[in-house]
Amino acid sequence: MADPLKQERSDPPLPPAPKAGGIAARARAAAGPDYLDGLNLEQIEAVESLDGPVLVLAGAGTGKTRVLTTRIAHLLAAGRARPGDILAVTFTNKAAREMKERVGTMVGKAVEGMPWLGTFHSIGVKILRRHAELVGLKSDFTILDTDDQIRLMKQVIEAADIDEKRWPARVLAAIIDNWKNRGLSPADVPAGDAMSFADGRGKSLYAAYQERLKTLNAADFGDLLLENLRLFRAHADVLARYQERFRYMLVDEYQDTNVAQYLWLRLLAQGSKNLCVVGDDDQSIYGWRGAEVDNILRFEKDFPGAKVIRLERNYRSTGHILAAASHLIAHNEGRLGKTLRTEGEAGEKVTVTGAWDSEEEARAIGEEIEALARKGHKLSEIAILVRASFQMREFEDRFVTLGLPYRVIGGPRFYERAEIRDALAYFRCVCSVSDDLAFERIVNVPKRGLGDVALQTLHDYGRTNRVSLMEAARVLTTTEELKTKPRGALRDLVAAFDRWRGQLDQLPHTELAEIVLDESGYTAMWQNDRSADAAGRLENLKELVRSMEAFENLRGFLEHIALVMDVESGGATDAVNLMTLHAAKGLEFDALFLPGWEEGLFPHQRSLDEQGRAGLEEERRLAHVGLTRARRRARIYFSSNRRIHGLWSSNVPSRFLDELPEAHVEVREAAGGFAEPRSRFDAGSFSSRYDTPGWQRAQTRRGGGAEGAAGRFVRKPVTIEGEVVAKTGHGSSAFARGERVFHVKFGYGEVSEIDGNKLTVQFDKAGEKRVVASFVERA
DNA sequence: TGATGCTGCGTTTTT
DNA sequence: CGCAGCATCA
Repeated sequence: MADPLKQERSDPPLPPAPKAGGIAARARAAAGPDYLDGLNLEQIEAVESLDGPVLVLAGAGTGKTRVLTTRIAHLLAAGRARPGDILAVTFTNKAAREMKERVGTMVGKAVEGMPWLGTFHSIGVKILRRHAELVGLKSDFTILDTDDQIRLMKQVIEAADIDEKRWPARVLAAIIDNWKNRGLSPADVPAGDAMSFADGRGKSLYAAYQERLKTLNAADFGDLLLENLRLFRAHADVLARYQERFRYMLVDEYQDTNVAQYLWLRLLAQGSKNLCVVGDDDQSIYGWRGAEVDNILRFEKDFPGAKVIRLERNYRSTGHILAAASHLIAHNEGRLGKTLRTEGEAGEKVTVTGAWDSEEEARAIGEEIEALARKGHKLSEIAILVRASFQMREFEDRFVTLGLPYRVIGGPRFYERAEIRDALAYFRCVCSVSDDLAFERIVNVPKRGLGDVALQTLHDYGRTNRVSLMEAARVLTTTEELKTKPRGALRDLVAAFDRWRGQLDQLPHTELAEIVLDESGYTAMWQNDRSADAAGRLENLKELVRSMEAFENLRGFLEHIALVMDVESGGATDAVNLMTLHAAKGLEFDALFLPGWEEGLFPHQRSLDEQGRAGLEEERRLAHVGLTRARRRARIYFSSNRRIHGLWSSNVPSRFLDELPEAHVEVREAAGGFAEPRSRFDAGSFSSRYDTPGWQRAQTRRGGGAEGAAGRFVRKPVTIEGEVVAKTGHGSSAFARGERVFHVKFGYGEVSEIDGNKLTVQFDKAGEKRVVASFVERA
């Protein structure tokens, strides 16, 4: 390819430049283009500030995606740019997909997809494939997944004669990943860092690993960006062409960018300078995997003359929820600062409920969900967000018992399953004879009698003769080096691959895929497997082949898979959503349950130990992200007792609870009451912790028996900082239909329905409400 | 090569 | 406590 960029230059010519007076002015004069309808002033400003660097600080639920997509539509509609002139980067494929769709609906088929809208990685690959030879790769280089990466790392460590037991490959992989996130090539690794692995050999192992990647014609995820940096730095002409091409640049979730991504953007933005980044420093929750909040905090310094636009009007949550979230996050230092506001109703207060243990916590949440469901809430509009995935188990158990449909979001990924990776390895070998890692993976799967000895012989031959393993296998079937049995097996395998490769252009790729899986004996391997999950694996393989239909050929499919490790969720069923707080970012639900707000779990002890104040602040941002997922209801829980690693531990309510504003929070209590550390357990050195308001608050409500079986919701008066907010009830039987009652918040009313411990009351002023019996008293 | 038992570890995860 | 990964033995 003489000039890889040339072919794209066949875009239609730009329409004449708009006349002075500005697009915005003209647009408004003509009542404005309808894509601006319904945007608020700040949003419109963010859409129309096209020139120079722009930082859009978009708080949760302030219409961030809408601004981004409208801005793109505006660039196109106003004739500022052609689709190919715009670089729009996201982090996840999901975000890219959504943006593409939404731009599509706004601009219609005028945009035949935007070639440069995608994830950092997919755009990185696209650029890299065009100039691969300049960084020592061939344009058809393979992209390694984490699994390949670690296996390769193992080889490198063993080759360096280092004890892999003491210095595990996955640890080195993590370290190298980290360096790559920071934009560091082997030569750039600072001396201090290099000491961190195998007595200071980390740096040279990194270099060796990179060398192996080059001989394999492969790149790992980190390389996709790092090699771009190398390319741009070493070849000013190439960089200049992209700077010229990307006349407008947009970045989503800027607070999640790592150093390498920041450097990449900075190089590209030196051209047009029209870089618009959108993000929220209060939602930065990925510091532990290389994200630098600093990137967003420093934006104005990095890009002089940057315009900063704050989106502070929240369209998602009710007043109480928003106030709670804002008050909480205000405890962080080192933030750019935003004040979220809403013009919607105050809604229900955020509730905080204490439970005796995690089982009771799950039971209470299960009951509340059932109650919501009875009231006609859609289950898919309800979510439970946990800090750590082990918390999910309790809920799953409970929901199974209740027969309540649920789905886990996040979980183990489809493409990470062993059977899928095996199948993909077969396909990779068909497409590329030189994909050694793939070949290695499946050479003896299913078992073909090829053991360590045969594999070692292959490796040795391949290395000394500088040929791929497949080629080595081909040669070694004609020599005496291997025993007859493995030799025959290899001959069959190589012949099979030759045959399949010959069919690559003859047969539809889905058909070929089935043939490969059948003839290789892979399908049969699982059919003969009597273990419980074999059937599921076969089903997954079918699903894999089915998902290939959407692609033109095997190669296109593999490229997609390498970059897109997630699979479209079919989630059409109505089910409660269960996920981690991290997985919830970007989502929203009507009703939200937030269990496990205890010191040690949330904020997580490890975060505190390892990152100190920065760790605490990230945990707090996580709490903020959690709360702001809720549209109408947010219910927080904590358990006094929880079993962690098989041991029971009693816990103190999270400090985050103390950081919630009283006026927007209602404190409740589930069955069973509270741990009593001083008598039941030895509080010991923890006693200083009990000085917190949260603890004192808890103390006032302490009491009630353990295990909470029979006497549910029997309680002492509930107080917040001395103020009585609920009176002791006499249990569910205390009220009768038609009885007049009084509630501190809703005033006087009449009981119309009794459902166990919950009453439906027609309040004189507040209308119909469902309340817990113990929160009302006889009028 | 497969099965069994032992040790160690246990937050969050995209590409 | 429960699981994954590894080592050892048959």
